[in-house]
Amino acid sequence: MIDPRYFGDAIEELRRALSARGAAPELVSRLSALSEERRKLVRRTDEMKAARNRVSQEIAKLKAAAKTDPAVAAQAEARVSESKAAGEELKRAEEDLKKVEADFMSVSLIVPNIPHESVAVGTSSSANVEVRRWGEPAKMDFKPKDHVDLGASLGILDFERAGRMSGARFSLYMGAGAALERALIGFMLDLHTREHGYKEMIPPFMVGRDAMTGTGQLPKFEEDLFRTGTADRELFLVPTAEVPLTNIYRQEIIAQGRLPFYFTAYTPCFRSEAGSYGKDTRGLIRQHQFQKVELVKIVEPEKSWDELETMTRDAERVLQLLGLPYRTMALCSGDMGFSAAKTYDIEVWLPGQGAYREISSCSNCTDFQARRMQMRYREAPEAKPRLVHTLNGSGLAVGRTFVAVLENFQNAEGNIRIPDVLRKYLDGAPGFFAGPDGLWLRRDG
RNA sequence: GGAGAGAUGGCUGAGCGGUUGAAAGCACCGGUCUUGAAAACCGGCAUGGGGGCAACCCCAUCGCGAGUUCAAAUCUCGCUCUCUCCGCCA
Repeated sequence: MIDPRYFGDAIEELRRALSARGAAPELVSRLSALSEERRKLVRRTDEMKAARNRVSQEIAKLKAAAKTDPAVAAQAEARVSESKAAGEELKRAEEDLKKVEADFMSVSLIVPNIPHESVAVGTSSSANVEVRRWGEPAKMDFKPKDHVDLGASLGILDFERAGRMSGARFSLYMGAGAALERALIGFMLDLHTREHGYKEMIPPFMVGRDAMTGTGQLPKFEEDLFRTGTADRELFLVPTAEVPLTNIYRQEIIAQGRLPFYFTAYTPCFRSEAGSYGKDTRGLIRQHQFQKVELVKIVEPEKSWDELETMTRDAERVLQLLGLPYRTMALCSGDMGFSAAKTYDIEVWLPGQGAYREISSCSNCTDFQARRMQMRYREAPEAKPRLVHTLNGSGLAVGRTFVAVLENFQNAEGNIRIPDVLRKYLDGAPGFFAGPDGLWLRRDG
């Protein structure tokens, strides 16, 4: 949710900012009208309630007096019927207010966050801005294979059998493939917890509607989620650990001195990928279930822009240590997610596609999610609560990192040179072979 | 799944349907005292919304949602969660 203060003098600024990201402009007018109407109705019902409360007090006094003076009893009865009549009108006004508040809320929840002033205006990824680049794609004197072919020849990926039990966009990692995926997870978690200061969490993989609404997946993007649960209990599979990690302190007032919070978690992620038919149908790139190590920060508002920079660097560090070439893009207004005020995408080089592909997305959501979940903090022991800022980033998408390792470190024979930083996770594991030039994943494994 | 108990402010814990936003204690903040600290004493200490230049005033909130009533923390119903015992289970 955006700050309702924008509905006053800043309404034109709001309209401009939201149109830059393709939000319907009439939403703003609608919201400001509902806000005004709500204010009027609140005033009216509050006045009526104040009057009712006053009369109730009088009745209490009259009834007490009637014990010694029976003549007052009639007076009390008169006030009761008076108040009863006023109650009908109040009831109607309260119903009107309730309806307006519900409308206001439902519109508020589908308005996206306001882009930061540094975000380029644009409608598609072509307007994204490259901010830096690291590493050189390796020169290969053979035609690089993509990870699907490599995975098949190495015997570590099976899409057909996964499809037989679960349908399209599912995968089965086997043997050394499963071990490599797990090694990547361990490496990422160790790096973020030991060197970057994040606290490791294992959150629920299913969450309720409120949590999903808090981070912004609901109500607008329900079709992207897997809904599950039992007959009397609705649950959604998490599309990213951002949801449970960001929701940890929802509806709390965080005590002074406890911020910032840095959280990391490995979770599977589940996405319906509705509307992506025909896109990335081959391989691991776009799956209904994939593995990810997520980074979440909960910070003071003044610090969130610096925190976005360091979080993005934390994610980039994974690629640097693995030796994978990448570039970092600042997304334009039209390419950002719903809750983000600013987003950096990190794109890794994939020789199999001859292209840079997204492997991490790091966003500052400012107070947008915090307002939805009423997550606040105190600057000082007696200070008024303030909304926190929330950030999230992939650190990294594990499946896509797996793809990058296979494709970037393949040789002409289709064997994979394992990055040295993964050795301690894989030395001695079945299917891996140590040579004088390092550890290899070989096809006879 | 069966049987029972409970949910009140940061915590503990009172609360005959009528100034109870809520006693008391702890914690916390400010002050007095002290060389300093502790102790003692004094004062303060919820959140959201609406109004006002302001002092301040009003409304709502005692797990959540309905209901009864002139009036609900207090009565009724539904839901959620927690705890104890039994069963099942990684």
